[in-house]
Amino acid sequence: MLEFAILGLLHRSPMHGYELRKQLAEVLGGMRSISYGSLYPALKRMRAAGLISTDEPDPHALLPADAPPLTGRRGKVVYTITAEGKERFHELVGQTGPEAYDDGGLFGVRLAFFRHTASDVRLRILEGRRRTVEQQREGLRSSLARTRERLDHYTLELQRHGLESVDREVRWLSELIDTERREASGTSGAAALPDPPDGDRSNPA
Amino acid sequence: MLEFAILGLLHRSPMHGYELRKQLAEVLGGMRSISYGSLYPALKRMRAAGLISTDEPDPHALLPADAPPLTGRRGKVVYTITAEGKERFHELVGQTGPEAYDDGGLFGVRLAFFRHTASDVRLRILEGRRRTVEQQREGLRSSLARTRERLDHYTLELQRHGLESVDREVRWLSELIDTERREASGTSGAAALPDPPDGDRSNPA
DNA sequence: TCCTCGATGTATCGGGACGATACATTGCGT
DNA sequence: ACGCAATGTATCGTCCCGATACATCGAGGA
Repeated sequence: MLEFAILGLLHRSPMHGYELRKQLAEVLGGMRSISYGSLYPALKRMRAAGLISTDEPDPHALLPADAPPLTGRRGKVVYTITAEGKERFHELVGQTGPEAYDDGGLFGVRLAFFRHTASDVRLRILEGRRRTVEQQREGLRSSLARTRERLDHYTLELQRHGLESVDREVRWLSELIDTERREASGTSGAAALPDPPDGDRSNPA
Repeated sequence: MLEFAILGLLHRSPMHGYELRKQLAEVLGGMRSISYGSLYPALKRMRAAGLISTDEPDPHALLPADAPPLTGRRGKVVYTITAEGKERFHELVGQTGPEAYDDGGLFGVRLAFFRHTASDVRLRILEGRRRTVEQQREGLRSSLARTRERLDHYTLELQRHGLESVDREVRWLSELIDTERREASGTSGAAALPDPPDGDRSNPA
């Protein structure tokens, strides 16, 4: 998830880790932040994988037994996406399997970078997400119906509030889907007919 | 957080790990589950700390070099809260510091076991939570106002939906607070006057 | 009768994410 | 001139999650 987000942000322009974190927090809706304890290890992994590169060749290399007053000497590091990273990003952007929408966190990131995503892929992801959330809603509904009278006031309120939130999310997704369908039929018309006979519902891995 | 939840559930009756997980998922609102990868290590920690006990003395002890056909021989384990565990639970229940409401997960658990919590403590936690979520909302609002025209359709929708969710949570909390205040003034009247001059807003650790 | 399937049940492993923390530099107000 | 807030890089310990393996048992159909 972090990998996707970082690639998406660096796709626009190179950045410091610090700036990356701020933009990340903003793009993620502000409520879900990201800590340095996740960010820097992720950057390290991605650098090792060749997806991004740094201007500073290596912050911790080549200092045999130099001047002791050189205690920290921390240099600023600018991260840049590589050609391989861009390739990886566009590969990830094309994914439409359950992993793209089952996890709410990843789904949020996908949504934040939807302008890099083809319209038919967008539609598949939105519909997948709606299916997932609808299933959550049904589980919640039946659970609530089963245990309604055994619950005290606060537990009941918690369940009720949760159910309402999920319900609102389904409606929100439905609006997004409607808009997407309208836009798609207006522009290309091939990828998204208003109502194809059924569609397969399979996930192309 | 898990510790609190486990103590709260075992407070009612002893249980298997499996049952514990189911009840946990139900009490947490259904949408946030809990995995065995967290549950069993937590149980192990709490057992080591003397907060809970098992009927099986030790699943992995005393088998010198017995019969080889005894390959797995996994026994069922029932977990029971100890006197020390109950003590710890009631100590945790009394906590009103920021840790009780800053993290949404812990707050949810606290709410689920509110019937073990005194009315004035409930009120402090609910108000603390509302303050936290209100701050989130303000951050979100200003962020949205600052970046509104730079955002594409989907990013904008994401922010809007997030803001609405937070807004609904604030209103929900306000209703809970109102109800709690009404109830409190009807029963004891000492812990929660309808509107004290200001209250201190400090957190008693 | 046997056999599979789903529920019940215990447990570990690797990978990550988080909060706290430390350290270093820059710029701005006063 | 000084200090304080923002910028900036990085690690550590702790915890949690998804996946996985293993094991038992009841009910239902071949």
